[in-house]
Amino acid sequence: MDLHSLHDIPHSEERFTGYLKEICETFEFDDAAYAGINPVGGTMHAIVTYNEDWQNHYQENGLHLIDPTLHSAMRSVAPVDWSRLGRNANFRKVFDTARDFGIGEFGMTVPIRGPYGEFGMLSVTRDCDAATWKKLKRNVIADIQPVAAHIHDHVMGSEPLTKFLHHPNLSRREKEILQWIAAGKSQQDIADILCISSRTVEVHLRSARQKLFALTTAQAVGRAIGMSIIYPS
Amino acid sequence: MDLHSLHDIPHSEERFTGYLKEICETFEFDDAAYAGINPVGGTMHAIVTYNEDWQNHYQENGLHLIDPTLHSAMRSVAPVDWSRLGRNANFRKVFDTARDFGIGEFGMTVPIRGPYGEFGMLSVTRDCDAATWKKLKRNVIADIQPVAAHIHDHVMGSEPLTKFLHHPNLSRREKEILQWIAAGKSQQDIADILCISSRTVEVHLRSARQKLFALTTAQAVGRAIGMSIIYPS
DNA sequence: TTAGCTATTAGGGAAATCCCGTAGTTTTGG
DNA sequence: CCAAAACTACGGGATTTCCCTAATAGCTAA
Repeated sequence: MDLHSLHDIPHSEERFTGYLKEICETFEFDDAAYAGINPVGGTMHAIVTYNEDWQNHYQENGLHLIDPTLHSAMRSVAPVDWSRLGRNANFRKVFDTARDFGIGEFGMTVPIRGPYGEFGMLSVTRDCDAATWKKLKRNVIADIQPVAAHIHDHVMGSEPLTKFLHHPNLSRREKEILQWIAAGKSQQDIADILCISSRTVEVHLRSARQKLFALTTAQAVGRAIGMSIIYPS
Repeated sequence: MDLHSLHDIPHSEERFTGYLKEICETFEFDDAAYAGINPVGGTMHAIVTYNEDWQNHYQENGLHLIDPTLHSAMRSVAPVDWSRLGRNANFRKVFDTARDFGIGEFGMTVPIRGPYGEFGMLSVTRDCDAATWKKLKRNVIADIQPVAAHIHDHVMGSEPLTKFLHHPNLSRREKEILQWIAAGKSQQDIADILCISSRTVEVHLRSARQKLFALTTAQAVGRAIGMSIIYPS
């Protein structure tokens, strides 16, 4: 996820806000926010319980570009506990202002990665002292990832395109050759490697493009990677 | 992850087996297995505590191709509880044989997805009755994902290439143009869209290829998608 | 002010890709 | 056994990509 994309994210989707509010009540958080992107459908989602003023401020000032909670989550497999982030200039810039809006600096952000490249982040926060946060964190740690996964599934599952996700039936040869293309080999290279004619390579690529509904081979590579049929290399 | 790839996975890496054994002791599992793939480095990993006979049987019979625990985990964000899988022909095929090797049909598989497209699965199993499994599952559910993430990080972090993972500094124009390439547009198309010369498009693509260390534009597309710089489209 | 980076543009031509169509052989699944 | 899919291969030629080389202008940070 490119953080620039977050600027274009649509306004909080109210139909899911209830879920986040329920989480806040259940786990005693003040606020929660979910941001998600589905590369296959090219869609983005946001759900936020924060008040309008903070939302506007955050967006207008492009705080997502420097927010260390987001940056860390993007590079992490596990949930990111804000209290473990360095209190550097960016952190201060975000959270000193947040305080004016009643938002504290204790929270956590849970990255969620799905099988088709979907990516989401669930952030939850509570304005409290360190000891309370430590206790709250321990109480919710068991549930936060399943909860995040649940929200993510719900949001992604609300997209028609995801439901339509049809796994194309590439032959083994087609996959193999497309993988070599992704590795930077030319058709002639691949022909030499596989001891076949370059015209045969061309035929397989054409077939693969058709099955992937791709106009070009580069597009086919991209789609196949997006569907985990082949891998970057 | 293409399940065919698992056939080529190297033998269990003994230097990490201790971790899995520790997990088995701590959480009272009989066996554990981790399989991971790092697309950027093109590497695969396996760590297994199962006995040699089952390992050989599993591999020789290509059971990974039909193992529903693997298939489900690949399509899931959350951990997959085996007891919730349908007892269909494939399940029976795997687990009726497993029983002969002392492996029960209660377990779970945790998918782990990293920020650079790394993917892993941690499977743990216990030969017991349903009630015991239900209790054990409840006991470990809080810790299983962090543990899986920990193992995954360790295995992936053991690769020199991962440490070298340098996020290339593509300019905005380079990203934009590469995204259009991934959308199937030709250089001339892109020039028309952006109201620039196709020779300019060509220059940006060359620069992008260089920054991504790619031999071809298709390879550059693949790598950029793998790094989430651009998206399939 | 200077250096580095980005964005823009072009010439000439070789190499590669792709289009469109065709066809034989082998393998696979019902 | 049979039909469909996969694998193999080709002709002819249009189109696109990419190589190599070169240059200017604007912006930003030191």
